Amino acid sequence: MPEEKLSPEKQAEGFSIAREKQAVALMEDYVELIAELTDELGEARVADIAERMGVAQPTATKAIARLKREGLATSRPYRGVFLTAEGAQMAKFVYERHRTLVGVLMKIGVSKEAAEIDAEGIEHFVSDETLAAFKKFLSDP
Amino acid sequence: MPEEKLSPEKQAEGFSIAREKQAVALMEDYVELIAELTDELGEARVADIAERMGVAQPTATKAIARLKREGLATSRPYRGVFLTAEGAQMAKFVYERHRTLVGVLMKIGVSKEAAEIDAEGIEHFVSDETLAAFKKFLSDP
DNA sequence: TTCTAATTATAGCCTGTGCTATAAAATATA
DNA sequence: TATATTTTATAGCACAGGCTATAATTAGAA
Repeated sequence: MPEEKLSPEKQAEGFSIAREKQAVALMEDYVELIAELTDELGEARVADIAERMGVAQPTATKAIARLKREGLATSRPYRGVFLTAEGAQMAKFVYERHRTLVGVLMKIGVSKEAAEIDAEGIEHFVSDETLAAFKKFLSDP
Repeated sequence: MPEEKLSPEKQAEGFSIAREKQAVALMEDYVELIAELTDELGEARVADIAERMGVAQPTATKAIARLKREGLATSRPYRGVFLTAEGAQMAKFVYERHRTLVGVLMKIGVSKEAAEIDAEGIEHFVSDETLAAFKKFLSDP
């Protein structure tokens, strides 16, 4: 079964897009996690962020510095981390996309646990078009 | 609709797994591309690899050096690049996973073009369990 | 209040993946 | 064969994201 190939340009574009998305993926994860912790515990502390991300504390601190640089979060030294309006909006979007993706995977027959883990990696590469198709697929009988 | 959360440990594990997979993702892309070029053109040249990956030529050279270090490819200076048995096996697996994923996306209603582009980013994060579910979903009426 | 424990920040390192500029080798052409 | 062109390699830089070790600050206990 011969597959039609994409043009070299389209192919390179695909790789480029994937690389760009990789760059924002971590920021999305942190933002979502900060929203989650704020929700659960009332505040997002660096130590908790590091623990849930599975990284060392300085790694989390550095990531938070980047979030601040990019206007997604604020914080004062030795105090908790807070999302800006922009960060909160991103968190909401990311959360919903995550739930949608997990829903799709489970509907296809993937276990909840595997769906959650896979979604963590996959979600950042889902385009608007694909996300729309996922939502439609989920709402179908 | 309250969602059951994963434990902090499971959550951290998910992120860790995603990070690990990210590390092999690029290697998979290069290996698959080398197989593709060998198939189409009879050999895989650095210049073509760089063009199709959408990166500068030294970037491709460096990636190839890493493939060699990891036993996935071989090459002699100023000559083409060849996959080892291990590399060829990886290429086959990656190619089939890619086709499966594109098939699933299209079956769900995503256009071929978007499916190809999204798959480029998504495919590296599909676990064995999810891949099996995808195959089953594809073979269903 | 003072001292100890927990938390956060900082310094400095490594690796990976990009890049540009330039050198070296192979190929093609005069 | 000699020279020009193309291709590949190398050098060196930047940035992101890991890490450990250590300093600084805050919070809790004596």
